[in-house]
Amino acid sequence: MGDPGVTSTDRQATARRTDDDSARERVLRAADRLFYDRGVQAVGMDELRAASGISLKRIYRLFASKEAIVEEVLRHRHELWEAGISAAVSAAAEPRERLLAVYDFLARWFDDDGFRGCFFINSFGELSGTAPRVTELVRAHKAGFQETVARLVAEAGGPPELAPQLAILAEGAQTTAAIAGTSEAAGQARAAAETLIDVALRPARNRAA
Amino acid sequence: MGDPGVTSTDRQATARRTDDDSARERVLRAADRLFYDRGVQAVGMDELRAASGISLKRIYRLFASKEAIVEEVLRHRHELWEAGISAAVSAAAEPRERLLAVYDFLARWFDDDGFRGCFFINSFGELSGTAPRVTELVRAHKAGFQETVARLVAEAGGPPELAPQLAILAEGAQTTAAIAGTSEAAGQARAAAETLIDVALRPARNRAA
DNA sequence: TTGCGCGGAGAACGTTCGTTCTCTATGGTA
DNA sequence: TACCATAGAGAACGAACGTTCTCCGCGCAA
Repeated sequence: MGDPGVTSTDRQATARRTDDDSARERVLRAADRLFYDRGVQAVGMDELRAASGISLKRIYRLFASKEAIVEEVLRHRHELWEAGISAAVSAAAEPRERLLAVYDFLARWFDDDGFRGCFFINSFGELSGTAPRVTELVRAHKAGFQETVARLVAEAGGPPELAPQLAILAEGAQTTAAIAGTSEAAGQARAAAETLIDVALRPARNRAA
Repeated sequence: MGDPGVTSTDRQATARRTDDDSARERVLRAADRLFYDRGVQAVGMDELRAASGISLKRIYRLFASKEAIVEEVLRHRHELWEAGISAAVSAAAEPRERLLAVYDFLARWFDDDGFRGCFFINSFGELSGTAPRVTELVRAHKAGFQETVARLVAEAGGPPELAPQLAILAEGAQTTAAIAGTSEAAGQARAAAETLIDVALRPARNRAA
């Protein structure tokens, strides 16, 4: 090529790097689906190899261990979640609607085919007793959501106590929808959130007992 | 003894039955603690044998399989839960306080040493992908709780929509407390429940936007 | 064309799992 | 005392796990 500094071995290294990137992505995509659908421990590495089309040798050159793959999947899901929430919130202009957009986002998610609850909650139940790093990632993910809600509440001029209440509604909707196998919990949580928001944003005289 | 109809083999059978009962109980108690603390799949049958003091041979005469033990533990936890909720609710007289007693019950539970979330939610996350009977038991347990709340709401004269909202708050508090490792979610859920109850029981003019 | 290094497929390894079986001892019954 | 059913301890089993290794073939440099 035109660049005299780029040697043949450089070009090889670059090609390998992009190959590795796409292989990583294929492994992570397959792991995400398998782990989410059936649980981490129920999926063997050989099944992950078959689903991803990447040989075991290569998988273990790309990742240190199965647990490292689990952690990477959690990180990826975290980014997807943050992006999804952010997009849903951005679509609304009024502060109150921006808060409620969280529950509309949940409703669309619950209606997905193959929805099986929150992967973080599921992983916590399965692995928190034996995998401290997983526990840490789950905790960080949920703490991040609490912060997001707290920021939205502050922007709406609501009191700080409102934020954890709205977050708890979202968490409860996720487990309720997953276990019941229906999506109605999203609307129920949304209705409760409306009430809580309206009461919190109303003058104090209406809040007293 | 005095009863001429009681033969020697009858007496043997009776003795065996009570021995079996206490052995079953020991296995179930050990299984409950181990499965809850570390997850079902992380605990081997040999560890259950060591913790219960019952030989593997006897365990497998008392239970058909490891999964049968898991199901029995879930059934036992379900009874404990119903009894606990029932006792907490009974301690209050006013309909509103009876509803809020649910969250006080949660608060005491969250403060227990070794609290690690709801065993049903955890088991769902770990096993629902592979064990349909477990999924069924978890679903039945949560449906029972929804019914309990619905009954309390009806007794308080609240509208039917209030019940799932309060149930979702309880579910969310459980996962939030488990993952965060703190018990404050119980109080936050209780505060939200107070607001929702008060609004629902107040004349309609205050509920409109 | 001849080496050479990296690739993939999948066999193999050592563990560990859930479950069953063997062996020995023991306690009650005739 | 002799017998028999049952108990417990734990070895053994086949399967499956996560991880590593062996083998073979392809593609590039000279």
